[in-house]
Amino acid sequence: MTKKVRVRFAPSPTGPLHIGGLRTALFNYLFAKKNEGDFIVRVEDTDQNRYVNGSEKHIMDSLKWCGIDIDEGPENKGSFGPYRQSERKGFYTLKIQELLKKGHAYYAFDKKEELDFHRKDHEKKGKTFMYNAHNRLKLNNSLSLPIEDTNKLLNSGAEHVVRFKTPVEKEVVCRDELRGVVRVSTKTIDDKILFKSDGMPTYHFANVVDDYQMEISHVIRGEEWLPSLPLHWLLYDAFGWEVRPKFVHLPLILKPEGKGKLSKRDGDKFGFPVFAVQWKNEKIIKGYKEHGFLPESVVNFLSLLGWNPGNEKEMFNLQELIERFSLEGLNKSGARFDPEKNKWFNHAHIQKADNSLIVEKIENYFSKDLTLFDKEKLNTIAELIKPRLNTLNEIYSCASFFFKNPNSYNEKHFNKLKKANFKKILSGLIELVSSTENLAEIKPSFEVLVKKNEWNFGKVMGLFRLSLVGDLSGPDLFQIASLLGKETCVLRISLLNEALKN
RNA sequence: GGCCCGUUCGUCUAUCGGCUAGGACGCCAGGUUUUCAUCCUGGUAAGAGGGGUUCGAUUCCCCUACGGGCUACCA
Repeated sequence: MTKKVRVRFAPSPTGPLHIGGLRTALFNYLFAKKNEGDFIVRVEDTDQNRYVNGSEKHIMDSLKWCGIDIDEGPENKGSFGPYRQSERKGFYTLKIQELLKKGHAYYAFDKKEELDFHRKDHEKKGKTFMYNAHNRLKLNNSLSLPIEDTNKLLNSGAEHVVRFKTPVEKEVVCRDELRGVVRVSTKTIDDKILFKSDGMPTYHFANVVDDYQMEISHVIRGEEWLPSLPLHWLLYDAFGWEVRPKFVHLPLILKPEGKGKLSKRDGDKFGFPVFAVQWKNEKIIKGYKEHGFLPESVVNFLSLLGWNPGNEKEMFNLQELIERFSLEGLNKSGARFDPEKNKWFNHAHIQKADNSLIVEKIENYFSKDLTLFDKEKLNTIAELIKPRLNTLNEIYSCASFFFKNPNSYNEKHFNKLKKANFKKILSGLIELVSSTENLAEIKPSFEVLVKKNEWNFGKVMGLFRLSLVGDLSGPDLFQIASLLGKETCVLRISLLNEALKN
């Protein structure tokens, strides 16, 4: 029998969740659901200095918006809780004692300034200072001090940390499921702090202890953790735990242009969202939701950043992604975030979405101006503007002329048409519209009118369109006219006539 | 600087030693349309460089270059 798949998403509540983290959560979720396993959220709030209020909520809201359901987490109780590390201090204290007793960890009393001095001093000489086997006996810790001194310091409440006693000159052979075996000499690993002086564990320690206790089967996390994999591997050894989770380090999401990985600040800078939902702090930063993206398009786009289904299909909803997902399809190299393709995915998903989604938005935007429109007409409008939408937010500008008379005319076209024989054409149009019973079938008589007067078809259409829409773009003009109705059309043509006179 | 990871069109990617290197976004051209957009058709464009291994390397190995990550009492 194989062990049940249990994966965890372990965000640190130090700010909003950006798409890098969201994508990590998504892959964990897809993997869990594909394998009928559990998706766990564990909040890694061990850094009290960087803790940001509202961050945990933003993380949860973001996951929820994307449709990522949590099996176990702070608000979804499971039998491995608590799911906030700040509430798990008891476990860590117990476990660090175990390591201390086994001789795999030791107390260190060095002041931060002293270590900084060593680091700077080494740097000056072109060397790198490491708190490791080579140096630890020269420093201030329970390995270098006599036992009585250590006890005295401890009893007097002297500030201290607990460090990992990295094995001397050993090759750590660890394994990443994507990259295979990774070999690192312990000579390059320093004695990492496991317990901070404020009594909280560091990431490395809490993470390993929790993953073990929560029976995590696969650790799927960002590539930035790959360098600390050997340390985590060694920690399992130190505890004598033979079963470790499988480790998968996801390639990073890179900035659209320039260097480095995508960061939380990039959203503002480039004019595209990097959060699922808006983040409210001193100022409000909009997310995909507020920019008018569909969650399924964001999920779809994100899923294809660093993963592929193995065929040429690109459009997926969450359920299809779950069915398709596999670790085999994961990529090893970083993926650059492309806002253009992101937009295209949203356009494509809007085309697949139900019209009611658009109708609902229209009803919200134009609630005061809806009197002339029934459900059927609204549905037609939705149908007409749908292909033009890249985001839901564009619904307003795409649909507004159905409900409001143009308050301005496109200047360029307006000036051009001013030179045309507009007076005659416009009065002809008014006459035609007024005398037509069914505007939807006005086209033939329209063509007759143009031919009879030897007008330029395009120019007449331009005037007609400018009067109804205010611009020379938009859906089929006769359909617009038909939806607006005789009265509104006549009114708008007259309005343009007035405007052109001045 | 040290350590680790990576490298196919501008971008996301397919290829598990047989390649005329495929798809998507973008861009360009044509078509449909009363306009713009959509849509359709076509085009553009790539295996970093150098060594091996092999009948044959984009694919396997090594070196170099480049890119990325880590190098905190942050995660």
